[in-house]
Amino acid sequence: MAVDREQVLKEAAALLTRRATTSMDEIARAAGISRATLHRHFAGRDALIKALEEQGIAQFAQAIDRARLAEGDAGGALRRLIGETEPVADMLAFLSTENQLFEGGEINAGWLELDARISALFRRGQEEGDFRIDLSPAWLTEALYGLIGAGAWAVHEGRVARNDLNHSIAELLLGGIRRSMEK
Amino acid sequence: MAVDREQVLKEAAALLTRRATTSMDEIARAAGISRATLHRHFAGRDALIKALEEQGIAQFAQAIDRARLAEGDAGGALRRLIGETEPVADMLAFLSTENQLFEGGEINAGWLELDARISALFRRGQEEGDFRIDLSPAWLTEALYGLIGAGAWAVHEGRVARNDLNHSIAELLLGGIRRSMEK
DNA sequence: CAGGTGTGAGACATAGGTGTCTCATTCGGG
DNA sequence: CCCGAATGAGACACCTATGTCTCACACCTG
Repeated sequence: MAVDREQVLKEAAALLTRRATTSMDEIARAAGISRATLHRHFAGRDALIKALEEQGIAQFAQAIDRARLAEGDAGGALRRLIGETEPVADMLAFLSTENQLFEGGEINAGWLELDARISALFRRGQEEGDFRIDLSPAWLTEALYGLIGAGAWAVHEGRVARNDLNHSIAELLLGGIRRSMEK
Repeated sequence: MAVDREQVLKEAAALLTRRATTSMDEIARAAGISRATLHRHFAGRDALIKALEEQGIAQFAQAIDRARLAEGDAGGALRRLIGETEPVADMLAFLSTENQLFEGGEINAGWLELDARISALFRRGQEEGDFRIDLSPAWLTEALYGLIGAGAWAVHEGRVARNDLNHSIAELLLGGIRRSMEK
């Protein structure tokens, strides 16, 4: 009876990721509740988006925690990060898209912190001599988001098998396309 | 006096890439014309989007032509492609996003053809031994779009210098993050 | 069984965008 | 210079989504 808030947000993320203009009515029906009930739990569309952001950021933060970015070599940490991120890839794609269209508004502070944590991983890899230094940590962070988003989309479209996703992202990011001698 | 159709579409692409719900009025003002004039040149919002798609696909096709994907080694061809694509990166980002939200509808045939041409380049690189074979051409194609989109966004946000963009994308894609011995 | 709670269905006014129209103005060519 | 074509400004009706409200119903509890 009691509405499953988590489930509603999950459905909302799935719909809003694919089409930013999805109406409250469509979200409600997808979640199996009435529009009135949706409004009882979320004051309005803005409140729903905000709750979605906060949940997404929290989930991403937990994924980063689990990846233990400070431990071991940076390459291994990056692999762990990609692996832990996979379950929340859809949410992450929604988040990074959402941040883009927040042109004028202030970007969520929590998001900036996560950004910094990812960026620090790349910087560590450079300082330890594992990562090349001609690509800035900021760019690598954006590239990671881009690849995660592209991967989520590719899986959704059936272009990439879900089982291959982590390998596809991690290998491309770490080793690049070019066939390497040292493999 | 005569409205510069190219310029209008360019402005529209820039706005719509950032916010899919940008109103006709905002697009008109950004292009420096009145809403009435905008409607005189494009029957409606749908027609504008369609014209945008067609122009974007045409521009992207020309970029692919100029890159001469069949000539030389695949790596060099990929670098040329990224270089030629740079001026239309915003448009390309809009296109790939647009294709994503065309859930039910049929995807533009021209787009599929361009997809196939990019994919063929990656396949050629694999067959010639230049590219690794554990990443599918389809995934590499999606990854390329994702990185181009991420790059356009990063430049827009000031995270990456415009002059570094081509290098950042090409090097990451070809060589990956990991510091390589063979460099 | 009675009362409280949460929900679905629907009505309602409102806001905002859309598409069409009219009219005055401006620009450029003949 | 004058006329026509193109444009800008604004009015207008229409549509869709939103947010709020009311009412009836189901369920659970005491």
